[in-house]
Amino acid sequence: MAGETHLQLDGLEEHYPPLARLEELAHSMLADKAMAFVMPKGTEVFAPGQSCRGYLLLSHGVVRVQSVSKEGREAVLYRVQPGQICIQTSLNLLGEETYSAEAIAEAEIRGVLLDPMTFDHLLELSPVFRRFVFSSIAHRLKEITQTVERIAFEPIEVRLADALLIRQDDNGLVTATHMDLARDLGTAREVVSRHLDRMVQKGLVKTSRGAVQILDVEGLARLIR
Amino acid sequence: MAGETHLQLDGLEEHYPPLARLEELAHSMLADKAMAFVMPKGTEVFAPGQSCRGYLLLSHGVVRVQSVSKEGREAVLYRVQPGQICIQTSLNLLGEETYSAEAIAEAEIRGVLLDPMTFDHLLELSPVFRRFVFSSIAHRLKEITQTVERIAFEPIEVRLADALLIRQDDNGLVTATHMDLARDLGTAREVVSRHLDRMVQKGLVKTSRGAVQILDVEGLARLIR
DNA sequence: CAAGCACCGTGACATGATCACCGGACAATC
DNA sequence: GATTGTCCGGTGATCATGTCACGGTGCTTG
Repeated sequence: MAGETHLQLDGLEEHYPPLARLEELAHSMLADKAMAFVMPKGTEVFAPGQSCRGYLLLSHGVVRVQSVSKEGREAVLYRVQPGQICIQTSLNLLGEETYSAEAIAEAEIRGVLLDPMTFDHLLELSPVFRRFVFSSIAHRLKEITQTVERIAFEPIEVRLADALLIRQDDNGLVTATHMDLARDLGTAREVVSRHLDRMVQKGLVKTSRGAVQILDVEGLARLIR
Repeated sequence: MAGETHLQLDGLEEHYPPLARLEELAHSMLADKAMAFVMPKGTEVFAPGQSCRGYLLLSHGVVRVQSVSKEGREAVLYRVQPGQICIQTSLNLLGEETYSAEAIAEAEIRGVLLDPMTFDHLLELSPVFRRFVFSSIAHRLKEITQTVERIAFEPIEVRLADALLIRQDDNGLVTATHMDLARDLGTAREVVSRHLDRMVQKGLVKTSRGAVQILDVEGLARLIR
C-alpha cells in the first residue's frame, strides 16, 4: 500500500528533483495523505463556478488554464506542466470572489491531490516543500506575465507560429482546427485562417481539415525572432 | 525602540486585519527583523536586471508593476496596494531567468522589508502569516488575470474610461499626459488622444495640457458596463 | 526673445476584429 | 448510395486599433 502510494509520487519527483529530497517526515506525510488521481483528456479540472477542493500536483499530462469573456471568446493564460502545482485552485480555496478562468486537461492527466489541511501542514514542516511551492508560483507568474506581453505586443503571425511549434507532435503535425488555434491566441477564427494561408504561400506549412502540417520548422522559428 | 518598530506594522495591520492577530512569537519576530522603509514617488522598486533582496510589505502608497517590450511599449500588469506583498520580488529571489517587468512607486511608499530568511521562518511558524501570504498571491493572480482579459477582450474606450476613474482625485481631476494613459493601457498615444476627443464630444470629460477633468462620472461608468 | 522640448493633433496606411454568408467534408441515418 | 445535419474553412465588407510621419503650440530656460 505504502509502496503503491510512493509510486504515485515518483512521477512528481522525476520532474521536480527537489521533491525527491523531501524531509523524511514530510515525505511520509505526502505519501500518506495525498490521493492519486487520473483524469481523462478533456476533463474540466475547474470551472468558474465550481471550486475544486484541494491542491493538484501534476505528474503527467498538461492542463490548459484559460480565461473566458462574456462574449464567449477565450484566451490561454498558461499551461501547467508536470512537476508543478495548479495554484489556481488556491484562489478558490481562499474564497476569493467569482473567478472567470477555467482549466482543461489537454491530455490524460495524473498526479496527486492534497487536501488544504495537509498542504498547510507540509508548508509548516518542510522547507523543501515551501521552496517547491514558491518556485511553482514564481513560474506561474512569469508565464502569465509573458502572456500579457505576447497579447499586448506581439503580432498574430508570431504568436501563431509559436502556437504551432508548441503544439506539433514528433512528425511536425498539429492536430487542431483553426478554431482551436484561435482560442489559444485569443483571436478570431478568420484571422487564423488568413495567416495560415500566408504561411502556406510561403511554404512554411500545409493545411488540411482539422490539422496543420509543419514543413519548415526553421522558417517558423525565424518568424518569431 | 520596540515601540517604534511596532508602530511601523500598524499600517499593515490596518489594511490586513488578520496580521493584527498574528501569533505572539511571529509578531515579535516580524517586529524585530522587519526593516521599515520609505521611498519617494517615482522610485524604481525593482527593474529587469537588478534584483531587490527581500520581500516588501506595503503599508502606504501604491506600486505599479508593468511589463516592458523590446520596442519600449509598456503595459500595466497590476498595482500593489497597502496591506499586500510585492511578490514579484520572490521571483527574483528564486533566481528565475531574466524577467522583463519593472515596479515603480506611483506615490511615496512606506512599509517594511523582510529578508528571505525571516520570511521563510515566518511561513514556518505562523499559520496566520501563511494565510496572509497566500491570500496576497491569490489577489495578485486574480488581478493579472483580469489584466489579460481586459487587454484581450475590452475595447480601448472601456479601458480608458476605467483608467480615468481609477486615476481621478477627489475633484475628478486626472493628472496624466496622454502618453501616461497610453502606457497604462498598453496602447499608443494617438489612440488615447482620439478616444479622449470623442469623450469630449460627448461631454464626459474636458482636456487640458497634462490633465483630464472628468465631467460626468456616471457617463464614464456607463461606458464600462 | 530665441531655442528646445514636452505635449498634443492629424492624415495615411497596415493590421486585426467583426459580421454575414457560402460551400465543401464528414458522419449518421435511412 | 442518397439525404441530412454539423463541423470546418474561405471570402468580402466594414470597423477598430496600431503605426508612421508630420506639424503645431505652449512652456521653460538660457
